[in-house]
Amino acid sequence: MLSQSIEDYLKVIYDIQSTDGKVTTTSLAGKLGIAPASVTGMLKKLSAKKLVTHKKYQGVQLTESGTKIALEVIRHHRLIELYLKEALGVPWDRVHEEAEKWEHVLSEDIEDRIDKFLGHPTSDPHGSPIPSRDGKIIERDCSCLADIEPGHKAVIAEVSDHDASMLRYLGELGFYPETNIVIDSVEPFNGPMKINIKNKIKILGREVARYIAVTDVKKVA
Amino acid sequence: MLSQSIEDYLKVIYDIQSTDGKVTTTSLAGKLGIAPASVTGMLKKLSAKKLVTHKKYQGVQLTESGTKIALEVIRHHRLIELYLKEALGVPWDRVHEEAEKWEHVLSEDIEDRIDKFLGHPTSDPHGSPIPSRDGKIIERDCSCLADIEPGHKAVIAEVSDHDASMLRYLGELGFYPETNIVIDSVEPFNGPMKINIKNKIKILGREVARYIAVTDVKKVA
DNA sequence: AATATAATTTAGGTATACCTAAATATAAAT
DNA sequence: ATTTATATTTAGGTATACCTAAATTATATT
Repeated sequence: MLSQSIEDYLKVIYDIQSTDGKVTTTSLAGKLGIAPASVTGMLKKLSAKKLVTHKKYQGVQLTESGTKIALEVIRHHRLIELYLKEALGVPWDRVHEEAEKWEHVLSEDIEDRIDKFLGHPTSDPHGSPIPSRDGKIIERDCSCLADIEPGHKAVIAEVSDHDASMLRYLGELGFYPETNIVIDSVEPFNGPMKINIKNKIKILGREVARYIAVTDVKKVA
Repeated sequence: MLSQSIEDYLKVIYDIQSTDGKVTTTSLAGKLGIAPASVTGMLKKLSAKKLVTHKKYQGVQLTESGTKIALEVIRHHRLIELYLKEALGVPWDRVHEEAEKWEHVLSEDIEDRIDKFLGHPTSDPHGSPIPSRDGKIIERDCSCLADIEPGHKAVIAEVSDHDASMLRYLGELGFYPETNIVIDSVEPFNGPMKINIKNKIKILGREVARYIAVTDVKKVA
């Protein structure tokens, strides 16, 4: 059995790896809220367990077995998030925090039961894909909402869960995954966007738009 | 925040206190699967935190605040056991093991949602009472099934969850809480009992019967 | 009451996972 | 190419929660 700490490291390494590409000691330390020196120590341990490859001063990469475990933890996390929302009505801005704890205590048996209850779902409440039991994950290629130009429509794919209050805010505005939107206008100098959701115009700051990923971007007819 | 270990100690201290009365270092060590010397160390810590009173060589007792926390952990444990059974169909011989892990990661919010989902239940799948949110627990006074004499009827109150395989066995025989039974005969020399459950005669060893508590014992008319 | 047995505590040690401060290596700026 | 700044690692230290072996206290037996 791997410790909760190790599971957390692997999860975050996977996350950074698939976002920024390179995983550095500092980026890990930042996301985990741990001192860089402590991260170095843990990377040695992960390396000794063949979960990552680590050359001094050169960052880390997940090995095959490290990836497998990372995806298991991510699967747990996202299944739990969706389960809490669907089965217990927990609002989407609180599921992440709970899942952070639950992901480490979920047995395979309960995982399967939750998966079945939810009808073998493929994405969590924020639109992030749920890896399959055998460690396959479908990463859609998305665009950043902040970069979409006026006169285009799109579908919200994913909303970052890094800030609960931002999720609450976006929920109030109706920015949920799978929602159709039209970008009406975009103000210059990193200014706000006018976005049409269900025939209502919403004003969204560009900073916030950075945390929303969209797909199916097309010019409006 | 208290550690998982501390929560486990308090829970087990409560359990022994309400069963055997006196809580000794050895009894704790036994139930927790920890060396007695280690228990001594932890008891010092619990004492420093005013969760127990501990005089050297004299065992421990929960303080008021220790009792409060113990009951919270027990409430978590038992709510989760029942939830796993009701919501996810987990068989009663497996819920204990899962709850041992989950009880430490349950937030007040989720606790309340589960409690509501279950309709504010008062006992878990094994018949143990669930403490209320404000720390009240109704301990019924039960008799041990092994001590009931022939010609008496009774109602199963509680079945010990200490051994999963025993629970599975008792489940197959139909020994669930709230079930009406009649003791038809009892063999001498610690011999087996003939018990009538739903008009079927079951033979139950006296050793196993020690782990079943009953209420409403009455002479059969 | 003295002795043997059992329970408990003390002493010293381990693994995990973190910390700060200092040293060293890499990358960026001049 | 040298200096400066940043990133990373090493060194030494802390808290938690466990361990074994030895010492001590309490309890039971004779």
